[in-house]
Amino acid sequence: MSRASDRAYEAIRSMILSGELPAGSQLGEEALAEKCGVSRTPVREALRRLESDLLVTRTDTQRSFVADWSIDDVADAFELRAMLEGKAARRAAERMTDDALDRIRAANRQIDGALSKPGGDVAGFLEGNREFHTVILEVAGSRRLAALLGTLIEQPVVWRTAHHYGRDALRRSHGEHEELIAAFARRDGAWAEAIMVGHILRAYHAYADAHRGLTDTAMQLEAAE
Amino acid sequence: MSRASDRAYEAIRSMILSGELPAGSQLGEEALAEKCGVSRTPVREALRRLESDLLVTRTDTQRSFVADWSIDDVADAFELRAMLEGKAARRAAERMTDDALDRIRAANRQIDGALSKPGGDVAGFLEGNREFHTVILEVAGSRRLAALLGTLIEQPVVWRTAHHYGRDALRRSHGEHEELIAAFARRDGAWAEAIMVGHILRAYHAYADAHRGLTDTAMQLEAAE
DNA sequence: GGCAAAGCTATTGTATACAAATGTCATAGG
DNA sequence: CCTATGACATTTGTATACAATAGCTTTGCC
Repeated sequence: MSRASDRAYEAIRSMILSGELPAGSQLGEEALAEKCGVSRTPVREALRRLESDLLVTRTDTQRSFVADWSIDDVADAFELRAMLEGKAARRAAERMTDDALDRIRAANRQIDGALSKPGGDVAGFLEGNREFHTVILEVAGSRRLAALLGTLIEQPVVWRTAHHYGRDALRRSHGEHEELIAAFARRDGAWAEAIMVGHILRAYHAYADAHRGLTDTAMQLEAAE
Repeated sequence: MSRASDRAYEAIRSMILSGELPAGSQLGEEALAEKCGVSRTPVREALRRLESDLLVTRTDTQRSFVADWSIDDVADAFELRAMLEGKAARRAAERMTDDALDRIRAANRQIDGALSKPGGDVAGFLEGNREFHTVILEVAGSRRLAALLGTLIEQPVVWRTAHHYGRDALRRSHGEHEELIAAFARRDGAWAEAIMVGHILRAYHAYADAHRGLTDTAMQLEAAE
């Protein structure tokens, strides 16, 4: 992670996710290189990675821009993610070990702990959540499935979803995890898949509702001018 | 395609697919650069692309090797491909236009033509086959689905499958395409998905059978020494 | 005034040099 | 004989210079 190309990747990525670089902005290699304090070479590498993450698009003439995520794109991403994570959950249930089950339980305990804190520890929730899904993917034992999901899980929308969640929605998420654990403990692949698909799609609708709200607000603001 | 990095990508890729660079070979950037007649810079870029194609793996110390495809990896890839292409077929059926349907029919006519030639025009078959699946992916209208499948369809095993196919297997493939067309014409997503999944999985078993045959032969040769 | 072509600017692509990191081998010590 | 350590070779990472190309502006012609 201390390599210059990794730092450039993280820096550019966080600039996109934070909105500092809004959708549609052109990403000049030289400008980014200066911002990140590295030369163009690692920046180029970072841009290619971001492109394969679909956070960056390139025109036919090789110019890079921050990708524009329409609501349809988001729906598309969640739909695929539901399918792939559902598949991963099924495989994981069929191959579950006692050891991995313990790690999954520990991850969900961490989530519970984060939710019980006074302020509501969103970072702790996200970390536990990531561990939870990571272990499942590991147990599923498909390098390719992991690779495909890797391009879907860390996208801007997914990242922001937890911040749209209210506390009760996070609680419900924790409850669904408990159900998943029950399915894993019984090695019931079909059950695990069903719960996981529902889990992801509920997250999608939470995002879509919040997004609709934001859009409406923006429209009201425009109308008020 | 005339850019040096594209030439390097194609060159290295074909060296891997042809077996000139066997699985496990180390891929030194300098050596590849000389072979391809370009500098290390475009070779590095090509290697990253091949890595995301899973044709190349990198150790924790950043050294590149030709990826080793075990039979389990192959099964894994086909299983995922069946799921994703099945999904694509379902979406395509639900959104099918008359225009696209004509293109799909034309592609299958080309396949038919290739099969009717005396020698058995494998290249023509592959081209028609690619067009067939490409149009479906296009009509499915999911950039992300297309991106995910892109990393699965051009892999060594898939590429070689058609060469393992006998003439009758290719005929059967053509027949399944006809069934798919029928499902598309009726906009029946569930039917299209079912046929597509079967289509891909049959291709897998054709490959696996041929592979088993090859392995047995190799084992016999070893035993004969 | 509109359009086209030419030249200028901005941006990306490639090569090369050097720095950093990794792997290898030989040698010395236990 | 095995292991550890050091020097040396190999390989990858980064910076920079230069080349090629796309985009823009200006100017001249119709």
